[in-house]
Amino acid sequence: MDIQRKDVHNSETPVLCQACESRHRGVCGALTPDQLLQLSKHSTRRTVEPGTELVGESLQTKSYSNIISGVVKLSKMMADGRQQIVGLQFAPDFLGRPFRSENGVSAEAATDVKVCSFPKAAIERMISEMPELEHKLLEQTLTELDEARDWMLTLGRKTAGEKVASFLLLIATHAFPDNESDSVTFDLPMSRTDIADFLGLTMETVSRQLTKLRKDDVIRILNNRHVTVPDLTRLSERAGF
Amino acid sequence: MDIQRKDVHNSETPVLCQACESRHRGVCGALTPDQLLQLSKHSTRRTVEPGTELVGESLQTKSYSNIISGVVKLSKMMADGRQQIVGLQFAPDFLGRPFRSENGVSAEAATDVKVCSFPKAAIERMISEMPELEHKLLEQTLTELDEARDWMLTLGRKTAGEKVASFLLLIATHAFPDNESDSVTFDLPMSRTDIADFLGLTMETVSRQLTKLRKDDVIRILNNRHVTVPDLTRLSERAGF
DNA sequence: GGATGTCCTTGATGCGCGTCAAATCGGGCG
DNA sequence: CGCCCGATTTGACGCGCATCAAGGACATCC
Repeated sequence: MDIQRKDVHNSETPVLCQACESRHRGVCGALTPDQLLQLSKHSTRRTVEPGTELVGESLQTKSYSNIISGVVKLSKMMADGRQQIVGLQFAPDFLGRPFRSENGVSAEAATDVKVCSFPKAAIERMISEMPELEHKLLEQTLTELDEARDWMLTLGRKTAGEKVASFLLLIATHAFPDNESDSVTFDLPMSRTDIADFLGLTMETVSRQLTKLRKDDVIRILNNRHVTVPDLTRLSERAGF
Repeated sequence: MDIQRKDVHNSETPVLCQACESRHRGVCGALTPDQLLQLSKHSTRRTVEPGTELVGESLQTKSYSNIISGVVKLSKMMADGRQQIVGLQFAPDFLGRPFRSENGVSAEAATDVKVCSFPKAAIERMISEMPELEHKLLEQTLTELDEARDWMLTLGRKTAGEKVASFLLLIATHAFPDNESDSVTFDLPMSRTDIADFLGLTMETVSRQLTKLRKDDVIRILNNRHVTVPDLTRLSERAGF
């Protein structure tokens, strides 16, 4: 099927976008079908493997993306190699720093990641023409700022045990945003080293704290990555809430 | 002089706004003289003392503000009293969280602070009518997000000595944004306890690290608050750059 | 099946920073 | 000036997490 067959009508949602979450909760929700179609002509979808650099030297200087699935980690590094992950992004987040080419943050796929990328110029033109799009961006940026500040509290004031519990809670809630029940199961999107870099700890400390949570039956772990939380409330208490 | 004497012309900058930095570098720069005048009718200026709560229960639920002078600290607290300062705001920053009443951050004057406050409804109406205003807000929010992420690296990965040096560097650069020379003098806008809460340390550790910097002649301190940095480059090295 | 490599866990030891306590400074006020 | 009181400094000590090192667990490849 020709994905642009709707072109003649010029008023329906492009096929590629129909199943995309960005159209509902993400920035594309600000666009009319016409605009979506316009943008989709310049957009490219692709799936990348864990470890792929999404922002840094190559791609991101020229384009922005929406995350369709997977987890992206944003990190900063010091001259001597010390590293800090400063944020995780999930679908349907917008990826890229508008109005500035460089801000010292690099983005890397943590899991398999599916992205939909657009040329920088196309987005920036649409932003200036579509206040609603800029509004969506502001909303997302404000949410990211809130999350960054929450994490600053975690980094600055929590113990190692609370930090690890906070991380698990973060993943649990983002994996199933509207989970009502008390119990969840999910796969950790990253390695112990990455978790340590997110929490400002060492890999060894993360491992020890996970073991402790497991021994206290706050979590169960299968194959290093597969985690079950039988009682979110108990995990929450361990996180310092 | 009647501060609204320009009303009849309806096209000139209100007197109150003429000397205000928000009109140049802040969000008010997005407004026309007419709009400024409109807004200034509902705005109130006041000066508050250190320790005054600017966001929390009282004021901020109903209004937003621009900082005209002084320093505001944003902080979060855990149930058991542990505290983390998650940001400092300087003139001409916009104060308040648009589109959400609550985000768990409280704002308090660190120094004497002069603010210009507007009713929430007035701003939100202008935002929806003035894309340029929303654009300014997005720019500021993105800058704050960049700064928050920088600080996450500091909190998560730097040593106590590097943290204290980073803090001094932050104040030095914000006190004199376009300082060309290598040496600066300024007053610390907050107590040792506040600095500790910003750095994720204790008061005692902050004090010891300041003493060490003083003994190494990286800084000079007079009367606890007055600091001279003879060589910003050397301070920068101490901060981990 | 053994070799190799990556990721993770566990153990032993040490240091940086927190905790607790006391001394000193500095500013306001009679 | 002399007193007082909060802020800061300094000291002694202990603990939490980093560091260093060894040992599993599991996958891939020959």
